Order: sequence, then structure tokens, then C-alpha cells
Amino acid sequence: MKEQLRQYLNQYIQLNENEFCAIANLMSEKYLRKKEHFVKATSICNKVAFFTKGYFRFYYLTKNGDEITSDFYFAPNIVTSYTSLITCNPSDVYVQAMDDMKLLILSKSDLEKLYSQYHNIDRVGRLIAEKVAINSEQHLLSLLNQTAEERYRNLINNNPEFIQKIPLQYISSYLGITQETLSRVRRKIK
Amino acid sequence: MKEQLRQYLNQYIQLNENEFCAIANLMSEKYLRKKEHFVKATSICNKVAFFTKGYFRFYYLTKNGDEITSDFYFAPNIVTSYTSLITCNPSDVYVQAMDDMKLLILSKSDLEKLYSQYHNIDRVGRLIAEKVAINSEQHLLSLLNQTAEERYRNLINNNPEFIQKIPLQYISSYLGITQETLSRVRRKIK
DNA sequence: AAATTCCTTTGACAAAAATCAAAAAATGAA
DNA sequence: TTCATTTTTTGATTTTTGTCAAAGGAATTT
Repeated sequence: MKEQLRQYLNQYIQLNENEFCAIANLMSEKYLRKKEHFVKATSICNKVAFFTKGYFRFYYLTKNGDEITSDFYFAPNIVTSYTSLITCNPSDVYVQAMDDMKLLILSKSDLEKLYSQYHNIDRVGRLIAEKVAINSEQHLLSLLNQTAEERYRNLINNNPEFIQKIPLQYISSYLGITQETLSRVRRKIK
Repeated sequence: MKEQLRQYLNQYIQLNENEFCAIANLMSEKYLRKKEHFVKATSICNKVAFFTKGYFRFYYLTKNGDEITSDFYFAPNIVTSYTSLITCNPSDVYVQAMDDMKLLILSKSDLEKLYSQYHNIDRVGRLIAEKVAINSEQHLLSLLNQTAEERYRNLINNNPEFIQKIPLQYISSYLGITQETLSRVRRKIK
């Protein structure tokens, strides 16, 4: 799995052996079962995880107790409650494993040590943050200037393998609509 | 104005004199008049700007030619078309000065040299990217789980000084609604 | 001050989406 | 396979929001 992490990081920047091992040696294994949470709302997130299989769902609870999915993270990827990790405030978001998964965990304190010690690792952190920002921006834009139907079409075009597996109820709130409306959009499309 | 830049960057990290001057010496002055663009859609953005007065508006054009405001950046701040700068793709977004403004400009190539040369500057870049990601996430969430009325209330609570100055037509699309709907929300609130 | 332009509000109506309730389909467990 | 549970679809209705057109205000220019 560490080889996959190396490959994953390589898309951002080529780390030398020394730098990569510094990271890899600080990571610990953890397993999550389907539907378990990597981060829960109200808790402060102090870790990041790398995973190579399955996907995570980010969701919020409304005052009425309804779940609103705000994001999906598909493998291979690094996942964390970004806002909580950075601000040290309790997370607003639940980060839920949607499959049985194996994780490689890195604690925030170790991450910060790595950032301080290695310029290149700080840089990877920047590149990842930039990517997170761009993704969030894209999602935001799709909500502002596309119809629910367009958003759904794009979602299945961009991630066909995964979208098949995701129950509609989770996708609908990600698109900013109800299950029923999504079901109707879907009928129209086919 | 460079002193204000120093102060601005200090909120992220304390740069030493050497690091700060490396940045400041590469920046050039530029003036924009109200309604002029710092970045235009279809052009590739290769610069960032620091400004101490006024605000910028980010907007997109729909297929029908309607403008959709996606963001506001209030002084003092650093502004750029983030996605275009990072991906080197043409910008989807217009970045428009909403006041007469003085800018300090840094080119992308100089920025990248600074990133490579100074670990601390790379780090500032990371911290700023993280902040951009968090802001975008907040805006996204407000669209997913708040009503237009709640979004409007939050906007005026968080930036009362500025919101007064922004024409409704620009705010409404930022909130994901039409001018007319915003006008009705507003009547209800008062 | 009058005139022009720009911005905001209002009303009437249409369209889109939400809600509620129930049926149908799919999934997983015994 | 059958049963139980979960997920998706459908229909009827209500609510919300958008659209279009016009009027009212505010601000700016001449």
C-alpha cells in the first residue's frame, strides 16, 4: 500500500527516498467497516488518511436531522476533514467510509513536523490544498450555474464507475435536490 | 502599501526580512478603475495581486449571457483566478475591480521561483490555499443547506460594511437566487 | 433642476422543486 | 427461495422560486 501512496504523491511532486520514507514511517494502519466514520461532527479532526479502495462520503446534518452530502472522495486519495484539521475547530462534517477499507493514518502533529522539516513535503501540502480548493470551486459553480439535470449528467460522466454504486439518496443532496426530484431527472435522461 | 502586505502575510506566518523583501522586490504597481478586469474569462491568469482598498467580484457568464457572481474578495487581500493560475487553463471566471484600486502584482513565474527558493514562502502559499479551500467550502455548504434568507442574513452579518455597497444584482446570484427573489427576501427581513 | 441611466421593487403568472404518501423494485438475510 | 428491509419510483398537491413586464427610486450627468 505504501507503493500506492508513493505513486499517488508522485502526481504532485517527485519526493526523494528520504522524504517519502519520512512520511511512510509515520503512518499507521487502520481499518474501517462500511458506514463507519473516519471523522464525526463535533469532534476535532487531527489526522489525515490515505486509502486505495472504495470511497468516502462527507455529510452534514440539518436542524431537522436530514443528512446533506457535500462531497465524495474516491480512491486512491487522501482524506481528512479539511476545515477542522486546519482551524482546529470541531468538524461540522461527518466523513464516512462507504466500503470496508484499509487506511494509512498520519497524525496532524506528525504532519506538521514533516512540513517543518521538509520543504518538499510542505509543497505537496500546498499542491493538495490547491487541488482541494479547485474541486470545491467546481462543485460550487455547478450549483450556481447548472440545472440539477446538468449536474447529474456531469457527475456520471466524470465518475461512471463510482456513481453506479452510490445510493441515490446520497447523491441527491450533493446535487442540491431531493431524492424524488433526482429520480425524476434520471427517468427523463434514460 | 508594502507595509500593509507585510501585515497581511504576517497573519499567516512571520517572514524574515530577507524573505519578505524577496517578495516585495518582485512586485510591481498597477492601477485598475472601477469595473475594469484583473482577469478575463478565456485568458490564462499568470499573476496574483495584493490590494488594500475596495473589493473584487468574481463572475461567470451563462450560455444566455447572464452574469453569475461566485465570490467577493474584500481588502486587504490577495486575489487571483486560482483555478486558472494553477491549472494553466483559460480562466472561466472574470475578476472585476469594484472600485478604483491600486494593486501590487506578482507574476506566476516569479511566484514559482519564490516557492522554490524559500521554504517559508511555499508555506505561506499552502496556508493561503488552505484558506481559499475553506472559504469555498463554506460558500458551498451555505448553498446546500441554507435557505436564501439564511444566506443573506449571514452575508450581512459577516460583512456589513461591504454588503451595503454591493448592488443587489451582484449579490443575488452569489446567493443562488434571482434579484427579484432577493428583493422579496429583503422586504421580509426588514 | 431636469433628464438620463441604473438599480430595486412589485405584481401576475409560469415553471420548478419540495412534500407527503404509497407502491414498486432491489437488496440482503434467514 | 422466501421474507424482511432498504431503496427507488410514482402520483397528487403545495410551496418556492423564476420569468416577464412595468413602475418606482436613486444616483449621476448635462
